[in-house]
Amino acid sequence: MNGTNRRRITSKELAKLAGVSSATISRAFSPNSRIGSATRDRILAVAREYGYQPNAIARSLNNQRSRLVALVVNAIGNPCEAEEQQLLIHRLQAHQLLPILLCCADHSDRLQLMRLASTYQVDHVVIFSDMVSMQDAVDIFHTTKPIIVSFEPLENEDVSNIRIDGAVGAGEIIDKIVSDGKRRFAYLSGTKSSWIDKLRRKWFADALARHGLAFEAEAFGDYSYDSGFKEAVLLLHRSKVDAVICGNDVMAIGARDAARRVLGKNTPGDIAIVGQDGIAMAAWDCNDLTTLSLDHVSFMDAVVEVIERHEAGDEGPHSITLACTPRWGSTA
Amino acid sequence: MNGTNRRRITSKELAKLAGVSSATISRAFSPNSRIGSATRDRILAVAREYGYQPNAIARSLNNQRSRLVALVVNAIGNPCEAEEQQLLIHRLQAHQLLPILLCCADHSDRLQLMRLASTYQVDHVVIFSDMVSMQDAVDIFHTTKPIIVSFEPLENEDVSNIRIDGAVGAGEIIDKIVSDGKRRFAYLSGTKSSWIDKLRRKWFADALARHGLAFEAEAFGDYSYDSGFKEAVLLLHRSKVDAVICGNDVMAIGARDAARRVLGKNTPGDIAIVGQDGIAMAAWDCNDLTTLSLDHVSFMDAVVEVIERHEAGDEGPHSITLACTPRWGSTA
DNA sequence: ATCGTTTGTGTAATCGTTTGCACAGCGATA
DNA sequence: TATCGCTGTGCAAACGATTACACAAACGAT
Repeated sequence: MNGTNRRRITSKELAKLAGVSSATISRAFSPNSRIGSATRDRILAVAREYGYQPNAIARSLNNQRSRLVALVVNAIGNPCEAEEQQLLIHRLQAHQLLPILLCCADHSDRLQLMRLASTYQVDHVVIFSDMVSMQDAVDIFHTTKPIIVSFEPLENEDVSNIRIDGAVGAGEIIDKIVSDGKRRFAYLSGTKSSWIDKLRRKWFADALARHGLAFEAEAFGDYSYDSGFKEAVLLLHRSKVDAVICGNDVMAIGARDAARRVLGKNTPGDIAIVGQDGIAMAAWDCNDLTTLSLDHVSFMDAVVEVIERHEAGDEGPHSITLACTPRWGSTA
Repeated sequence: MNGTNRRRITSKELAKLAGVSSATISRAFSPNSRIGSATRDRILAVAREYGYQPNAIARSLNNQRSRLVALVVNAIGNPCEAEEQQLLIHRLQAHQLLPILLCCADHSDRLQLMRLASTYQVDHVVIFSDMVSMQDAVDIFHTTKPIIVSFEPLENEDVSNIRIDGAVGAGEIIDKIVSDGKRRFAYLSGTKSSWIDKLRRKWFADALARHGLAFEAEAFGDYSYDSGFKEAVLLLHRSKVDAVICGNDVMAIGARDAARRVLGKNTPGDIAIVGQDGIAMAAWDCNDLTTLSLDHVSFMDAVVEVIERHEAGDEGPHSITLACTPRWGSTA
């Protein structure tokens, strides 16, 4: 009530005020506990009056459950991750779970940070970052089975994971581009070190192989627009490719801009450009990107489904596979 | 060490293993405590062997400091907020503070969520959302002085805030557009209910007034690309404006696309379009937006500066004002 | 040899909840 | 009336750390 009150009132103090014991206070706030409904109502009224709320830290210590979830991501800056995170956070909130966001560019910082979060006894861990090795994750959160978002079957069988498979969708996209007459393909990677990126590349490489083709040129960026732009300029200057598959949508937009602005080439006529992720921006009129898209809603539904099962005590491990589908735009 | 170990070891157990008391274990992990360096080294070695880390929940309960920070935002989906959040989270991590992200579309959910976070005894609260009334914030986090990001001097003098002022920058932009010969202005609002949006509009309205002009048309969106596109179509059909000031950059891009695609009008010749925020995307070649831009780095530096002072025990209130500056693109 | 100071360690209280156990009251059943 | 079961409440022990206090040992100075 009184906003200038500095200290928070405790259950013991409230107990005195309500003329009951602190145990009864606790029961008034626990849904299925043996307590007279008159007592409960009275306690809740007094609690409201004095602004009492049970201390979640103390409760967590007692319960051995913090209702905190650690989310390990590379960067919120990437619109794909931002869209997914927002969906996930909303869903977590519906379960009264609070997200702690760990986002980090540097690798050793990331491990440090994961260790820090693990001291908060998080109930769940979701790892979106392909920069974290599964062994590190399991070691650091050794009391919490992590949920890994991966792109291939995991070697460690004891970890729940969401697997994303774009092989079929990539095939459809390659088929279309080849049937449009393109033959000379390049792959513009998101990063050099990420195994996710290697796998994404493989989906397309395999599809090309079925047409007797292979990537003629390669380049490495960092998933950013600027790197997409810059690497595309270099790439298109040094080799005469007529189709570029990019590691994500943002880089694809950069590459498209580079082709148009620096090389004077238009899509899809002069050159085909393909993204990956299916971010909202890809569908904007100014972009209208052809991209290998993942449905973020079902993706996050899957993550939450695994969390729900873990909450219910069934630690699995659970594994869910999702397929990517093409979004057809005017760039390929 | 052993990744399959289910339960976490406690300081008391480690004490037994190391042949000391649990108090000594605690001291081994506290930087400035009286402990023999030989003992500390031995304890740290044993701790590493058994994978012991002090339990942050228990420590928080004892310390009365959780090292958690609640960030209240509207939506991560907005690239502006995403860029800012990422900067802020990185800086928090350097201070060993962990962010809890509260993001919510619905208003009552938001209050509910803020109440939930407050039970975790967060050490700091940063409110980015213009949908939260300051009184609600102060009431809910009554033991933690919140930091409010605002666009005008606060009526409640007891709250630290970061104030953002774009009056001068908006004036420069209007001057330029008027000197280019435009006279008929529209304002495309981000939301109907937000006081931030009203203030942003006022910066431009005041600047127009100095030229003896006023907004001829208004429309309301929801800060999204789609709403920018749709409202711009309606707006441009019903009135003959030659300049549109938008509530944020994303809507401006939508409006630009609408003008170009549906109305066949080009920027800046046929129509001037201006955004607000200064997100990275505004500078992309395909957008090259003229926008009233806020330097996100100094913005987040300011937030962290206030947090640092609060950490140091000086609860202020502190107030920092930042100015917006134009980014000149090819849309106005 | 004595005193004072410093250093290192243990004991026990504390932080604010939750929950198993005990028990009192009370209505129903035999 | 004695017994049983059920309900509502209090007592006290966790949960896992931190820290004020006490004290013993070590050391230097007199």
